[in-house]
Amino acid sequence: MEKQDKRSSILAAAERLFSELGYEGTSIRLIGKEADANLSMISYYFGSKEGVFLEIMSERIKGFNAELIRIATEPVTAKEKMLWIIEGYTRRILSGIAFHKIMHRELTLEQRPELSTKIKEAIKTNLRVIEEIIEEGINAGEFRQTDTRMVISTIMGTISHVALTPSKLIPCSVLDISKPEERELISQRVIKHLQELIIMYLTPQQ
Amino acid sequence: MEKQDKRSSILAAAERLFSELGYEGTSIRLIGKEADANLSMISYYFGSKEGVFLEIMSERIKGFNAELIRIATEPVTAKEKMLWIIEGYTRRILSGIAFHKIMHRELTLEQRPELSTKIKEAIKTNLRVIEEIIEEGINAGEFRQTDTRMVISTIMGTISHVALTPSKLIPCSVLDISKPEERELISQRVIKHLQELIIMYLTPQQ
DNA sequence: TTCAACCAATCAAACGATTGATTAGTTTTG
DNA sequence: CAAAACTAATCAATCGTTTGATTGGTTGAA
Repeated sequence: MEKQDKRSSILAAAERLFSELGYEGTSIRLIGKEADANLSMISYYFGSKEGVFLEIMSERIKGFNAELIRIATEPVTAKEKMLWIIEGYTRRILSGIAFHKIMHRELTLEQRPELSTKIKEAIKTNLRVIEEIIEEGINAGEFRQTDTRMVISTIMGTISHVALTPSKLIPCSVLDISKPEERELISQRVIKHLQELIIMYLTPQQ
Repeated sequence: MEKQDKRSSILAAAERLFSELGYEGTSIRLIGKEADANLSMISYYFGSKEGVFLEIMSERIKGFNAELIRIATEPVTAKEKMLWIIEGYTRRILSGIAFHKIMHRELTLEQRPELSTKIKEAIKTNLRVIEEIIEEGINAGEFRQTDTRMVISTIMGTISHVALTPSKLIPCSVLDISKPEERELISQRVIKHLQELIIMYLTPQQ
């Protein structure tokens, strides 16, 4: 048995339960049960219930900004950057829906300040990066003059909406977002729609 | 003092607390305290904590579909119907953000089946209505052939994103969505952006 | 080599606090 | 007076956390 087996199984179980039941809805007893670990292991490894929560978030938040900044500094047109960002953002969120659910809930509730502050700063950075790309495109005459913040809200809102809304309801009549192979189809559909929509909106006619 | 003063103050306090703290995060003691009512008044009027929750939702869900159907049956073009829907939906959600937060959380959590089923059916009806309007526009040659579901996801997602995301982060650099007069400015901004975006996307060039 | 010391990992049990709910009784009102 | 509105006290259950003991393995000195 490899080292820290319990530690990682606690993290795995907690991430699943937090996304399914919410923070308050998930008890450390249930986490321990699902992870097949004694409940005191949670305090042992992570200090507290909130410690588990923080750990899950911190692990994931990191690479998020890195990818965006990589795209932003690439030597291509603003249009190509936007296409790239839409694809990257969609894939990232749709491949980790459980995590996105948790993050979104934490962001709208704002109950654990240490955590929501961390998330907000990460998002703020991302926002600035996309904003600069769009304004770069506007200044280069590549894009029309538009409401930049609202364009970003549309991109993020659309992806988030598909990710968070029960699949039976919204995205595709038959497809189920929880199945990996069908999720790929949904990803492609969201990416195609958003790329068309945003480019058509940002690019001047003719 | 009017009749059922406690009853309505319980409802008001509960709606606020549920939206701020979530369902599990809100205790019936806190509801009673904020409503200046004994905690047993909650069981007295609503049977249980979940009863309060159900009552809050049922009160609001009703008029939602009615407005949509009224718009759908109006004798105007599909384009005008879409403009109308965007304005109506935006105003409705942004003027009741607390309620929208609760509904959204309940929809993504899906823990109280009686409630989430009710919400899902209401949304499903709304979806069908909008879908039919868009397809009506497509068949009339008024709109391009597009991914209808994704267009709807963009409309709902954008509005929801502005409503749910902490105002310091997303919509407008200075404006705060919690202040009524500034909320009107945000509403107008969202409506203008979405109407331009959707019509430009749906309407064939030239 | 052997035995004591030490280690992180794990466990059952229990802590006090808080949860949603109920009771039995009191006040208010028509 | 009787029904409705309201209250204080209390219920069992569950919450997050802490405790003290036990395990198996590694280390260090005799």
